[in-house]
Amino acid sequence: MTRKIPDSTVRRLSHYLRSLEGFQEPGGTVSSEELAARGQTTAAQVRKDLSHFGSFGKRGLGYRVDELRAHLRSILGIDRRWRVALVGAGRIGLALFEYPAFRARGYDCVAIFDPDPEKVGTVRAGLVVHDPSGFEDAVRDLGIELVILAVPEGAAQEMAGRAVEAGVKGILNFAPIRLNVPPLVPVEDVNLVMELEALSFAITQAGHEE
Amino acid sequence: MTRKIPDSTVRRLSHYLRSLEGFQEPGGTVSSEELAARGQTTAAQVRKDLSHFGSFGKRGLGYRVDELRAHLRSILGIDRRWRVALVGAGRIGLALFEYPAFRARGYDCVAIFDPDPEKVGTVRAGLVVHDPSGFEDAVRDLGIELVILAVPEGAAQEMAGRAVEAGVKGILNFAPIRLNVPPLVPVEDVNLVMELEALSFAITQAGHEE
DNA sequence: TGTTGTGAAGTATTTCACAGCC
DNA sequence: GGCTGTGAAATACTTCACAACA
Repeated sequence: MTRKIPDSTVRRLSHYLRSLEGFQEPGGTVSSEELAARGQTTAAQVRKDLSHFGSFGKRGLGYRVDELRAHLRSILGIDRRWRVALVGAGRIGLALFEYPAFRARGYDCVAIFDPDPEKVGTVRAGLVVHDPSGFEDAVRDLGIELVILAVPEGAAQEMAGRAVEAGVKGILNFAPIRLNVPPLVPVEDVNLVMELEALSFAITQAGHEE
Repeated sequence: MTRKIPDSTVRRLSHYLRSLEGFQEPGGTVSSEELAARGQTTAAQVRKDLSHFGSFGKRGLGYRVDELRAHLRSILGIDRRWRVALVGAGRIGLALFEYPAFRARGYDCVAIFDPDPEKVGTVRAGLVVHDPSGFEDAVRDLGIELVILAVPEGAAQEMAGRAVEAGVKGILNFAPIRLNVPPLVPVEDVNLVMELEALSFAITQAGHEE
């Protein structure tokens, strides 16, 4: 049904969904104009983004909030729950596991792995930390589909390979390297230092313009 | 000197710099081809990205590693140190403040603010947590230029406004809203749930292709 | 010879503008 | 009358291909 959807569109879809949370009247409607006002786009962009997936609006009226929300959730694949494991029980990963929106958006924390003997056996974010030796069994037994990879740079590629091999379907990677995985397994990279550098760049360049 | 540089280019520059860390021979050289192999691009893209800022290579030879590194650091604005405050002493912000690469890349943690009376006065990441009432004075007295905004959604806009008003030059925003700030103050958004949704989307859509 | 720097060509994404429908 | 859905136009970004040159 769908052709190739740009990454930028996906980010915006996620944003539209979040924007809809402002509207609580059950049968209310939004226009592309209103949706664009929140978010950082134009009405035309909103309509184009949505049009890749169907015709959800009514001409002259706009989009029904509840309907659009359901469509967006279905498009983004969060009209279901996802079973997620955290690999690397450091601060960032645990922060995500304890973040209320994480659960609220459809992601269930089902296991935590860390090789540190100080951490193995302790309880974090409500789960016992396990040694990674049991990782493959857990993926199978718990039906883990997503992995949050928050391990040191040196361990990331190995754990990513093991995850893919075990049948994990997607990886959220916090390590500052490009993981080498088969193209069928999507990887999203989060690189906080890179974001800071983009900031330094923007500030620095602002002085260089003529 | 420079025209408008796409965001994608900036991210890649940051990546090239990181890739150079693999090369330790002082006077060694890299070709655009080698740089492209790490990272996820083509040699032509590498050359084009760099060409926006000058001619750093030697035809027939490639780029001198140490020179290129210095140029990239200068372009990204990290050939200096930045004074950074954390607003919101939650797990994510503290994780970043304690992450070794944060300091190593030129960012100095100089203050932490949080309104929670349980946290005020305690020491986190080596700094005493202060109440946000003293924020403006601290920006002036400590020369704070960057703010890492890791507060709940409801408080983000207010603190962003105060930061801009106080003279902060850039904001790394973890709250899942678009901050309303003057266009001269760059904001980088980090939205972890959005990244997860991009992952769910990619996995879900993989089944829909014909 | 080997590899850069760069216009020109090719794609991808965004914006425009308006017909079509509520 | 108002607002969507969508081709066509405009703009942005990437890739090509080759002259320049160490």
